[in-house]
Amino acid sequence: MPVTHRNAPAASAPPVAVSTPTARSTYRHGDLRRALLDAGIELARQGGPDAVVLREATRRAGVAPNAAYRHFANRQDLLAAVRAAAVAAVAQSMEAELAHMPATGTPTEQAHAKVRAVGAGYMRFAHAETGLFRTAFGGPFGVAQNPDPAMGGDTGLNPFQHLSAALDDLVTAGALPPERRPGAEYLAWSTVHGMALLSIDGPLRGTPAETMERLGERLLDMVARGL
Amino acid sequence: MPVTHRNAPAASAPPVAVSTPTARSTYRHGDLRRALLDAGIELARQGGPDAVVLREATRRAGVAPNAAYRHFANRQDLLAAVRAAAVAAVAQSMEAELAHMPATGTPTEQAHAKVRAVGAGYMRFAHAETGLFRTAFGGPFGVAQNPDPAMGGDTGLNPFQHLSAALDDLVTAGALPPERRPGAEYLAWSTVHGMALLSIDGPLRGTPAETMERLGERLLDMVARGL
DNA sequence: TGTACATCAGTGAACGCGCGTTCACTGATGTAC
DNA sequence: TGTACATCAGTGAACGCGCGTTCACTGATGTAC
Repeated sequence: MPVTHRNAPAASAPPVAVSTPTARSTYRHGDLRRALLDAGIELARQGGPDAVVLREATRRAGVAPNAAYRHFANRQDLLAAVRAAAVAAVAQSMEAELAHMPATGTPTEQAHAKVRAVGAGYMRFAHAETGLFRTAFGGPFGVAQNPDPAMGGDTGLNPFQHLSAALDDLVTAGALPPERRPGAEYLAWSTVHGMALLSIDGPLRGTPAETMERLGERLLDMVARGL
Repeated sequence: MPVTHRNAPAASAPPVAVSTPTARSTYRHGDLRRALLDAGIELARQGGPDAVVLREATRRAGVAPNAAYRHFANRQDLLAAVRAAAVAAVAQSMEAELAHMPATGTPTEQAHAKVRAVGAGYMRFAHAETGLFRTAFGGPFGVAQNPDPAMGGDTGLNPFQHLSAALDDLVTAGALPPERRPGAEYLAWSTVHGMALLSIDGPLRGTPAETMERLGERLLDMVARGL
């Protein structure tokens, strides 16, 4: 996502009487692309992907509706950028869990802890940031084969890559037979993805965070045992 | 879903020259509610819940847009009826699997087979009837506490009740410790729900049915082992 | 058996809504000379 | 250092779209007498 930051000086006072009704002091916006993207992310946070509406984003940026077309080809293009940001946020949530992992224990314990951290990061994010999660993974989405850096967290890995790495560790530690490794991502992901969605849209909606926490623990126990 | 079937005779020819442009021969429709519901189900089948559009349903029924308001309070009301039908269809898919279960084996084997049949019915339906599945379980949905008969299959049980019954059998057969029974629905459901959605919306989209079949088997193995 | 009448299912026209998108434009900015 | 100019980010107005929904209506149907 190469954004050309312009950083126009906001100090320059307009030479003539201000006739525009916007709060902006400069004619140019400065970084409208960023502003539209931020507005889009906020809309997604509150209402999911369908709430990412071009006109509303421009309204929030204090700009005419068609100004968006200088920075995004169309609504889909804006939504794609918002989605990339949401996926990156999921990756960051995983990384936050990984950072709190105890550094002690056998390699097997470490590997299991890593898988659990990845799963917990996924589910916690879904429960805490419903709208963004639905934007990232609630509708049609794929897995970037050529990893899109925009979807990575601070480590540059996207959520799928974090999961893959954790499962690889499980094999290395001898806790998962290599012949069962292929496709294991989809088994683990299914499990955690299902609970995430059930806690958003389904019968688990409105379940308090601590109850979800315990249920998530049990789910991850089940995966560890069953893989 | 108490529908008053009217079954108006279609034979009666109009006494005066036909002035209406519709293909209908009678002024009254006969069973417009059913026709709108069927149209809604077809729309859902093809495009999911968002495709259930009042005006389109009336168009397909050959009727003025506002005629729908004689039978449904509003769009939401129609959608709710379509959703109930979709949930019932999921239940029927489970029942089809249950019907093909081998009747041999120990009680434990039987109980495991039952859980697997329920899960397989869920996932097969999701893969085969994407639009209907998304209508039933792809958006906000709850579990009817007072079971809504409209959501049941031929046995009257809804999908959740089928799952619960299967897990109860597991306990009875001694294959699941009673203390782990509470909440087990949500663990099992999450797993299967996640794979269903991944195969519709996610990275598993477009995966051929037989590959999904094998992946589903592995998933159900994992659940059986992990529960 | 025939007739008057109440019911109410469907009609026809219209509404306001907010959306995405296109058009021709304007005027601030940075650059070449 | 000053000036002319090309660039292109944002403006203002407008479009067509299809939607859900409301209004006053009409006329086929079944029923009471």
